[in-house]
Amino acid sequence: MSSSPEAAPIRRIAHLDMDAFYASVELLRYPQLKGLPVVIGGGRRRLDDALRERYGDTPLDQIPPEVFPVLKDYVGRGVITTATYAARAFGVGSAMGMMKAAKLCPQALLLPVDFAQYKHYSRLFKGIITDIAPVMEDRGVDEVYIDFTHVPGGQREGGRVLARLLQKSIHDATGLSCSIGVAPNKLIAKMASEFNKPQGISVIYASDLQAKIWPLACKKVNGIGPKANAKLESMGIHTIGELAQTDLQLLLDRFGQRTGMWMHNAAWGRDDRPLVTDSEPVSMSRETTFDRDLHAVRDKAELGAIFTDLCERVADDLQRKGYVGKTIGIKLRYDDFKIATRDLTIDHPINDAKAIRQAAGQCLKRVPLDKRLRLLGVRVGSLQKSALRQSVVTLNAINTEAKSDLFSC
DNA sequence: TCTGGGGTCCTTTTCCTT
DNA sequence: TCTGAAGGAAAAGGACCC
Repeated sequence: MSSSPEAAPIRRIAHLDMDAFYASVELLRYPQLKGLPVVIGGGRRRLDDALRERYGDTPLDQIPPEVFPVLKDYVGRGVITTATYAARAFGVGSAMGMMKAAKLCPQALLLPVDFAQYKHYSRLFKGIITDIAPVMEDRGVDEVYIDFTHVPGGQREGGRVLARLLQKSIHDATGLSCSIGVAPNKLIAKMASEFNKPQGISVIYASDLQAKIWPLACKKVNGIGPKANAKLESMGIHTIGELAQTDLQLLLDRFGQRTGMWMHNAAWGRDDRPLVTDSEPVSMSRETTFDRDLHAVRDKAELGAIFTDLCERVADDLQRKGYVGKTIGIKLRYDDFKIATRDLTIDHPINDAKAIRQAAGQCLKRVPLDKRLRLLGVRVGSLQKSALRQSVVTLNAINTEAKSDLFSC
């Protein structure tokens, strides 16, 4: 046996977050908009098509900014998905209603969301990461966790060297920038990646907890949202440090066994969750907010058409991705923003639009329809991979003889 | 002219069975 | 037969995230 074994590598987990991802991807396509206030959101029509109609074969990057649609001309109920830093300077930000944003910055250019494009760049940068560091957890279109622990060079300077390599490789290949936090676990890495945005790298060690994490607001913890934060504040707990010093029993009493214990551990920087490198979807859904609130009786035909369309779109998603599910559910949002959901578990998993429509129709019968509706959604859960045989199971699977529902014409 | 869409996970309630 | 306890599954709601 060797008398001087190598020190065991310490766990180093990185969180990588693309900087203003959607906006940056749009600026690759329309570089002439750089530095201008731009918001992304709403709109169902491809902007390229609209611009081509007017400008024919002119390359997209040469179309003058003044012909792009602007926020003050927007009509509808959408929200801002994201905004460039120039637009944020006017107070415009994600999840803000378009109308409010238009008041703050009427001249902001408005680009529709183009998911296909973002997914393309998402695959691109993730491929670059896994070529270098193969253990990666996908956390959505613009975010990943990466295990640096056993990657060559992953321990150097606590992970900073590898983080720099990833940043440079991604930028060279895509022109996009990202921020990376490296820490002993996912919880701290996630917080660290926000420290120096954009293009930041933050390396945190367990010994940095009190100096760098405890001064932060509780809501910086991934998992403490507006509700939990408000409750903590009402208890006089504002920072993660204060949370750490709070009597555990008090947290258990106020938040329940599980959440209380989780909060306590989070405040002490404890998180041993492994990276999840492959996962299956649990549910798929489609929902839509109407241009105007609809009434179950007066607007029955319109609602029926929307309902059918949602079922067809979910069915299409399931079939394309190869899944069937046996819990069929609906979601309604009333004009007062109250939400109601109903679901129904059937004997055999399905992915057929008609069968989904029928099961969802049964759910619809159990929900009050006296108020006007703002949103309607259809969900299929308890998913499993579809075998060919399962995918053709249709109406027979549903244990009901009902042939119509409230939205049927 | 406030407040999208697509998810996951957790807690509580309800219903059914033993 | 009635009552209650206990436990599991399904349903409903809610919080949170990107």
